[in-house]
Amino acid sequence: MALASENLTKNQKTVLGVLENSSEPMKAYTILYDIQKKGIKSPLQVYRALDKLIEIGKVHKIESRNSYVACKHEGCNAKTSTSFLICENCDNVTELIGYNLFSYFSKQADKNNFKYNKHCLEIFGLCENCKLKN
Amino acid sequence: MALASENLTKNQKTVLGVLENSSEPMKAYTILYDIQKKGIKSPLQVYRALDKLIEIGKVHKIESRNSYVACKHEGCNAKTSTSFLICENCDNVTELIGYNLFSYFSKQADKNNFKYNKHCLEIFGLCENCKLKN
DNA sequence: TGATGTAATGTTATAATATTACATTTTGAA
DNA sequence: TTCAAAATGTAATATTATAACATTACATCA
Repeated sequence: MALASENLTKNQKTVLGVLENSSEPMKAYTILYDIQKKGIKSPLQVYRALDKLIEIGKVHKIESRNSYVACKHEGCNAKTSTSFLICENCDNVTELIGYNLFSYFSKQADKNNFKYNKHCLEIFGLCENCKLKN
Repeated sequence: MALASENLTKNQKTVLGVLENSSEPMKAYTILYDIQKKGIKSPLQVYRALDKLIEIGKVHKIESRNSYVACKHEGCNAKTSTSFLICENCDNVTELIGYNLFSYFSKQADKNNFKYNKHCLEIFGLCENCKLKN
């Protein structure tokens, strides 16, 4: 089986490329403006590419900001669940990985007789750099 | 000092009332349609009321759904941070409370040299009722 | 070859969510 | 009472996302 990223279509590669070159999360319409010269003209083309990239785990959505980031982890398993540290000062985003979050949330859910399936977690504060400056 | 809810204005009380009577989170425009007979005519009136209600902790926003819920906890301290269990079957929402989440997330952030300030957590799965049915 | 199915694409229009700008009114504290 | 702050009303617009439908690309296999 080939890597999912090898099967990407032109539009998907273009959108992923823009996100990978960005140091911050990007909004769908910002992506669109950035790549109009590459033949992508409509929002839908961007959203469709994003949908697919999210589905295969190459991109994650940051719900509280309606923004999208490329995943830096090889073979990231966060296809459905995501956990981020988001700097309120510089908008830098770090993805939390690890199964401990999964098991912790499962336990929290159990206490409420709730069956855990997936989650999204967004933690806001100051990243290392901005902590020093402030 | 009076309870914050005693100081609510007419619009704020109207919006809060609709949310408190709903068994599910509501979207801003759904709220608007529901209360147009009560003299609220424009989206902005709803959004302003929501902003205030969120500020004082009587309402929380569910980021992943662009929806709003009335808080059921007397004197809820979740003015900034929120944690929810969201049923994917019936859309029922339960708020997680307790300081343990705060301390857990602070620790997770510390590991990444990140200064925790607040968070939003949304856990998806099946509520007790829907677990039994499925 | 060419018929067929499926996924992706292109394009236009529109839906859904949220904010800006500005004029006016209400409220409450000095 | 007066003044400033907060809340309101209204229209317009910005931002985010999807619906609808026609077309194209490409693999499969009879």
